[in-house]
Amino acid sequence: MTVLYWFQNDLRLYDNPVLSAAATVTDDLIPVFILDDTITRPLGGAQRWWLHHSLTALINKLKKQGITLLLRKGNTQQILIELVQKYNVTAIYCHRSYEPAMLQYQQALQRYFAAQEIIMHLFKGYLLTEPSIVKNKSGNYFKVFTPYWKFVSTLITPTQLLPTPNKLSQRSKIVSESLASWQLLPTHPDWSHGFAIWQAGEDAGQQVLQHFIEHGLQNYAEDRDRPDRLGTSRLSPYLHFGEISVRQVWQVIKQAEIAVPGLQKGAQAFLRQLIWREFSYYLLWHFPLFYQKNFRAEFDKFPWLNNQSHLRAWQQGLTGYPIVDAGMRELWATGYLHNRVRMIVASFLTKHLLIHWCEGEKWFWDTLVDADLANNSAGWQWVAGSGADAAPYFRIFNPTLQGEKFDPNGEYVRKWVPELANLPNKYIHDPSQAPRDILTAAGIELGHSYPLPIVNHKIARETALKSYQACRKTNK
DNA sequence: TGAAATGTTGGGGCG
DNA sequence: ACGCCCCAACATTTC
Repeated sequence: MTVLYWFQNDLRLYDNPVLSAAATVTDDLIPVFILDDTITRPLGGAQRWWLHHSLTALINKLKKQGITLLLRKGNTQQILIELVQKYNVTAIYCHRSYEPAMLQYQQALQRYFAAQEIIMHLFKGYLLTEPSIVKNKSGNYFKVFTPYWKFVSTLITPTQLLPTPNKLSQRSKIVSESLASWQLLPTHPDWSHGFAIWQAGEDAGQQVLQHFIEHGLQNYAEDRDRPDRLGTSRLSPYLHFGEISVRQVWQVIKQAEIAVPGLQKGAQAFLRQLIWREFSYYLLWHFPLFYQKNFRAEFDKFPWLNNQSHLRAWQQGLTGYPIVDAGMRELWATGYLHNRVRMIVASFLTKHLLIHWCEGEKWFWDTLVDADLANNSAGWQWVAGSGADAAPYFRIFNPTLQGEKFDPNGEYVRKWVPELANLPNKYIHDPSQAPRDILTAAGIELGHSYPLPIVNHKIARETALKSYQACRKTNK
């Protein structure tokens, strides 16, 4: 019998329970990946780049076992029906999605095929916990992170990680589209040369995890806030595309925590971040329009501004606030942005420029290699103040102070805003306060070689606080 | 996973 | 010696 394995955001062979299950029931496995931009949001540009390289890695890995990955572009349902008929498929295996629209689509397919006596297996595995079963004591779903984290971390029990199946077998003759024909890589212009810091695919993901445990975990609790250091795990794109199993990440970090004294603090801080990912999906599950609708309805009244030139200055890293500009340029160049700086630039867009968080969310969606519907929405709503357990609206980052605190020597700014490189530390996070002779000595002419601040911090802060009054609940 | 405004305290300069 | 004031340095409150 022939079995279809439908690859989605699970582009790996190791610890892939669904693939392992499929492999045990068939000697004719057809792995398929379908590029379909109609079910959920179309992929952003950075994600398309990543996907190209991830699929390349997967294709090569499967090829070593004599397996061809079948690539198709178009309407998923039509393609699956066509493949089922063409190859006389008896069962379909795939991971269950936790994006509401995609899950509905999968379940509709499952019913369709069931009517034709073809079983479509939808396995869990993308998350550590099932969003539908996690409830607080009063039977409602959690809306505050800390109690969620406390509860959920007790639910996760270790399981045996599954080895890479090494006896995959394929008898059918596969006709696939070529990956190149999908044109996932940018050509004119090719903006991707800064993406060379990344290596997609599950082997690279394993190396990144290993490297993080050996070098990053110990000081993670402090260094994860330091954009001038390589303190974060950088696992997010691998987790998003399922190139690494979240179950593996959780267990390996847990093991390291127990085995090595001194890792507990770092390990706990990191596991907490993994649970933020769970929490994001959990919220999306219970609030399916999370990515476009304020979680807290009172924010529907917020008087957002629609200033296109401000939006463009933010996107291009030309706001006149060095830490913001450094972040936006890092994002554009590498498809990545340090988490602390994500918060700073997001706070700046929503609170200094008063631009709707959806604009920022869309920009991140297009530019991040780890763009993820649940995490991206949750992060933006958290910063904007409209989300669940969000930062209070009055928490407005002072970009200068944030820079001084988390990039104390200005190394991060100098890397990404080279025109400021010769400024002394004292002014690196606030060039507009530097005396004229110091600016001249550093080769800077504000307004020309580097912009003046597009808004004044003090005034912007006061305006934001006033604007937020509009969406405070009326009956206090 | 703030920052600014406001309040309090205590050491030291000074008349 | 004493009180007064100044003002860091912290602490608390407020947005």
